[in-house]
Amino acid sequence: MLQPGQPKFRRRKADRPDEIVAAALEVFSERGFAAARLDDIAARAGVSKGAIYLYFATKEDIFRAVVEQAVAPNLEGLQAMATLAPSFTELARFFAANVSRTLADSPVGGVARMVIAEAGNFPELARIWHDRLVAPALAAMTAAIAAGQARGELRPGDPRQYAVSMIAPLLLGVLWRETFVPVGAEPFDIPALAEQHIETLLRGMRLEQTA
Amino acid sequence: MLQPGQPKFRRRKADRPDEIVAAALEVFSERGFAAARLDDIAARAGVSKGAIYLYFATKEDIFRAVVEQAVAPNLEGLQAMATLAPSFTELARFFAANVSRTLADSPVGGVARMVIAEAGNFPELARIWHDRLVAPALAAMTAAIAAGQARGELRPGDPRQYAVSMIAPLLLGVLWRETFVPVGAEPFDIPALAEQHIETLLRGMRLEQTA
Amino acid sequence: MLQPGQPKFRRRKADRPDEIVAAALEVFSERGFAAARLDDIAARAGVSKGAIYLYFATKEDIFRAVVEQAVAPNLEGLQAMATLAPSFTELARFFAANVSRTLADSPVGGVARMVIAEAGNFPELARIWHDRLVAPALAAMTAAIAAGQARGELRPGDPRQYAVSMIAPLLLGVLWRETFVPVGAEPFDIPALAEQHIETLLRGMRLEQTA
Amino acid sequence: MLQPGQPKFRRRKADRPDEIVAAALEVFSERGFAAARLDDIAARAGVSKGAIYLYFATKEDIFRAVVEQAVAPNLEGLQAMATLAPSFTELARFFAANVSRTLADSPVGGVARMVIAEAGNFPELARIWHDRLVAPALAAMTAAIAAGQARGELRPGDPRQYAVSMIAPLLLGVLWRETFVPVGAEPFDIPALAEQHIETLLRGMRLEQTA
DNA sequence: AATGAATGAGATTTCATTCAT
DNA sequence: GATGAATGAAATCTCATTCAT
Repeated sequence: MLQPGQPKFRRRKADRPDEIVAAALEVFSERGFAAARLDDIAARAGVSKGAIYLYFATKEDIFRAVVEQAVAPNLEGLQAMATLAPSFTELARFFAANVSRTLADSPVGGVARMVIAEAGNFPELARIWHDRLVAPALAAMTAAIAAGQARGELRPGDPRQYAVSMIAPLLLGVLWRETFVPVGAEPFDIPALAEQHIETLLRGMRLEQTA
Repeated sequence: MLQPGQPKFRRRKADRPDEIVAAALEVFSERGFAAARLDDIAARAGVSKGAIYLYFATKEDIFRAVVEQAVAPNLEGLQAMATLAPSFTELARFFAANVSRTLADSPVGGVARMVIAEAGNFPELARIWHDRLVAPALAAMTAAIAAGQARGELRPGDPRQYAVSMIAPLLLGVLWRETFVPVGAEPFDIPALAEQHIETLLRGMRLEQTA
Repeated sequence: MLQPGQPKFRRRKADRPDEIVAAALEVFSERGFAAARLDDIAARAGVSKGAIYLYFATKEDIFRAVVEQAVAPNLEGLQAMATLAPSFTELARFFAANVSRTLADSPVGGVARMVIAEAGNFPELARIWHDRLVAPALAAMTAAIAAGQARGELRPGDPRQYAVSMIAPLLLGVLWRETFVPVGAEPFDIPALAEQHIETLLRGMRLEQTA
Repeated sequence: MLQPGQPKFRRRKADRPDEIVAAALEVFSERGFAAARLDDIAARAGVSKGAIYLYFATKEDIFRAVVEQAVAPNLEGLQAMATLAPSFTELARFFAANVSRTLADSPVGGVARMVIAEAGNFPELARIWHDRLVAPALAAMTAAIAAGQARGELRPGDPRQYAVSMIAPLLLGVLWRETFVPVGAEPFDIPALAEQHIETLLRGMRLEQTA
């Protein structure tokens, strides 16, 4: 399709939607849905405002694409975690090491903030995030905990609540970074936080003290 | 609601600002700042749109009042917690029981969601929340943990990270209620979650296993 | 009517309309009709906004009262000028001395500016000013000039145009004061301007050079 | 006016600002700044209200553009007058003939009325008019008169006041047309008025009676 | 396919006027 | 009579969306 005489740097049409979504992620992330302006998204994507409408029917559609697109990459880590599971201890340590790194580096924190912010206006997006990412992750963790309990590795107790206990500090770390660090708050070292948290929690969850 | 014979005006200067702030809390909480319409706030407060401008100069001012007003009542619980502190174990259990109840019942969760959502557009509000509520709470908890470590009650480790470990599930519970429960997610029993979490964490944090 | 026990400084009801008109003159004069706020007029008159509506039905009515009220006092000087008239030279000098002083000291300049400004929106006020003040004044001056011509005192020429020649610098002086002096322009000494102007014009209008 | 088959949009970026300023001149001229409605300006310019904001940030900006734009064309006549100046008599006659015609035909009268009307609300515009148009014109005339006096052509006296004597009837004629003619007043033939006025004044200003 | 000028519905804000007190 | 809180009809301004080019 690409003519030989064409400039090398001409962007391919196929890339446009992704570029727009990437630009939109930035702008939505900074301003929120309603305060984000199509002009800004267009400018940041390096296209005209009209061009956006060649790929997306409405501003809401762009938002949907941004949120949905942030779901996919995180599912893989989830799968990985679910398959491997010799002991809960190992799973928890894998979680602390790998998930915390992913969270710290990916834009998922910004998207999570957007989902939280716009849940009232876009319930279907909250539902997508819940059904496709959050609930499965929580369910996988819950199942692993229940298995650990059945196996006699872990103390009794509500496994879903244990799952929340494990995950929550990571969420807090990410939201902290998005919300308070920009106004001068001391940031958290998310991987370090995750490691200390998980080790402490493991001590509290396991039946025998065999660290 | 309005009886036919009722007067068109009511004169209630003293009550109006609070009524407007209460109505605004609801609407901002549901829609976010930008998507909230003055019409809705006015209607929910039972006043005309113009009346709002007798008490607040701009929409932003209303938002500020809502967010700032939600800081104050939570400070008291904080003070209570800081004064009593015979052992960290007791403090943690008091925290699990009382703070979780407050969070579960007050609108602070909705406001927290707004602060997270609008931190980019209203950094000064994020700063107020951080400086007046979140940072002091975190600092108080951190200090109590450090004291417990000095006393030989608690294991070594970064006390600020321990504080996050303690608080995070409460935040998650509140955001979960605001974000995912409305779209059908299973809610959490926040007090129960808090209790199990704190007991587990205490087991992992204390040096001797004297529950 | 006045009870002995009442405070001495209680303003009499009869004065209220005049006080309102006086305050309105100031505010209209500074801002123009549309930009003047009833709140400001009320505050400057020392009454409540509602009280204004006890005396005037609408904002326009206040404006009308202001403009009409400024017509009356100037009519007297006009009468005086018309009755005395031994020679045009004397009339012109009387005019230069007295009218210029009146113009310089009274608020008529501000009202003139308002009439000019709002003629499009209040044609009936322009008509009132024209019919009751400006046209009679111009007609009186025109008649005096025509008489001077008939008497052989003055050169031939359109007497109405001569009348404009005489009056115009006074108007310019007043508008200059209202318009440009507040932004830093050098003011004019209106009486001095009037005197030099009238003397020069007289030299040009009279048939014999008998100053 | 709009033919049914015509396209809804026209793309005329280059022409739009001038069309809008021209329409705004009419509307501001008729109603004054505050009473002019953006709707009217848009309708008269044949564009939508929104289109105005592609070219001007606020209503005040449109007003500024109107007022400033009316300064430029008049400066040329001023230059012409200043350069030629063999004798004051000739300059005065040139002034009477040419300036009066310009004033009578251009919209400068309406703009002058606006400047007078809104000086209180837009002091910077009054300043622009003063500094860029009125003061230079007055200074040029004053200088020419002083030169005539130095040359022995003209009588002594304050040359700035003489300048006002010369100019004032033109201003009055223009304001008369804008203010009182619409409500039925007899108009003035401005060029004729100017001619008679200048000739009379010249007779009174010159030292020797060599008409 | 791409542009960006233009639209128009809708939002915030103002303020003359009303009316319970 | 007097007050000033409250109303509600505008007015300005914004911006997602359209469409001639």
